[in-house]
Amino acid sequence: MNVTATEENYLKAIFKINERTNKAVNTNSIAALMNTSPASVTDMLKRLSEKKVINYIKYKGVTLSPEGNKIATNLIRRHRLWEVFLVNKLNFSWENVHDIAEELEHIKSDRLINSLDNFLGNPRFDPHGDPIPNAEGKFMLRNQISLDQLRPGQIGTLVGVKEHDSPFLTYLNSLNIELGTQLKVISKIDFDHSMKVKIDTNNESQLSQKICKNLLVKRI
Amino acid sequence: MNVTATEENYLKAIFKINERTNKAVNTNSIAALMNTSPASVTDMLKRLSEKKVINYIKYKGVTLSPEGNKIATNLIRRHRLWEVFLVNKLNFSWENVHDIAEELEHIKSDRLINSLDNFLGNPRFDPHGDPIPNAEGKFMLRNQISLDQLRPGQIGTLVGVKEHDSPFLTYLNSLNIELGTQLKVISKIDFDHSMKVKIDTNNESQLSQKICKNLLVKRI
DNA sequence: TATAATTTTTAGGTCACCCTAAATATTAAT
DNA sequence: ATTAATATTTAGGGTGACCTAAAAATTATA
Repeated sequence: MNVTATEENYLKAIFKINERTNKAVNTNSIAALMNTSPASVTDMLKRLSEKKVINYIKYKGVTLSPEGNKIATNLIRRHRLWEVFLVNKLNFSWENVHDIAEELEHIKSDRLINSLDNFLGNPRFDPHGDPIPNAEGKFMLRNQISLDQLRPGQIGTLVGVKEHDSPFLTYLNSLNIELGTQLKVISKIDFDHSMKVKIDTNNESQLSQKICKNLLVKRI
Repeated sequence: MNVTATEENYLKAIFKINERTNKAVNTNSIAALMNTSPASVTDMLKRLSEKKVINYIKYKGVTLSPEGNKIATNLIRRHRLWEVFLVNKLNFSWENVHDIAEELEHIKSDRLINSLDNFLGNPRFDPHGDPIPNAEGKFMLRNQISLDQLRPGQIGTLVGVKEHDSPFLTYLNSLNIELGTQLKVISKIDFDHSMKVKIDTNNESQLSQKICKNLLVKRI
């Protein structure tokens, strides 16, 4: 099925919201995520429905059809591979790659993307730790928990971040926290649920609950 | 000035036609090059004129304004750098890069393109031998002549091709002719202006005048 | 120089993608 | 179970980028 770049973006939005909520995606949430009006979303849902890439019931929300799911995962694959390219080959920092990848992802050439994948050494995760689906759309799973679930004394290595917000990532840079960084919980403050955390073998920092909830770690 | 991808393509077309003819570009030639109708071209010329990226006088043809020229050369720079990337890094062959570069060229990030340029080692020419303008839009010139201007006994190295047509490039592949290949004119046939040419130190081939006119060589 | 041929523009329409305002359906609350 | 609040859709409109057909301007030719 031939979809435009805009349509692809809608499919991606539906995929991402569904990933979080695991239920039929409603109009307003798409509008909010895409910074557009609910009326425009309805408009688009009709078009996507006619192309059979979504299952749409008026007033009842929307899910991706198998075909729509394929388009969305492919788009995510392309996005994340380009992010790897930007960081690993062009020396971009992880907080600066999103917008450019958002444009690059729409170039539709299987040959291009498979060559790129190969050139990058078939990476499994992007610079934010998000899994890169393979050419068949399969995501690699990983047992990860957010840092705030660790108890004092426990140690995790950073394998991902939930939020991809540039200021958040820049803040992590300033704390010397990056993928692979070891985080040891020293203590928890009951009052605000913040944590004192040892970062690698160096300094200790006080991290707010919000920060901790956005740091995905693998327990070691 | 902010221009859309489509507008950029029109500016590029105007640039390329003007490069060949050195005079005001007429509506029909743009329509022909872009596979669109003359009416659509007129439509677009009005828009481009309002954005002050072209000098447009009704019925009299069009030229690029300094600003339009900058946009066009920048687009060409991006196109050619991506072609180098595709060939040198992703192992594409020179006949397969055009269409993908045509999409990649519209990603507008100076940071991206300058990093790419650097990553590629600041190449001066693309895989077809076309010069890559620098960030200021300056093209590197080179004294080159078409193969058909050589006389028997003279030798040239291939530095470019005029035509970028995929079948033409594939034909050159089959003759083992690529950039850098040494071509020695053995003899000329007056009747059809074809030439017998020694390719590197190997075989000799009979090349039609049309082929010879499309091979750009540097005399040695 | 008048007419024919060609080029270009105008007129009027379509489609994708967006908008706001108003109407309708669903869900929550009294 | 009504009513109030919220979510969603419809109605009507705008813009960019295209189209065809017809009109007008330019250029070529007799």
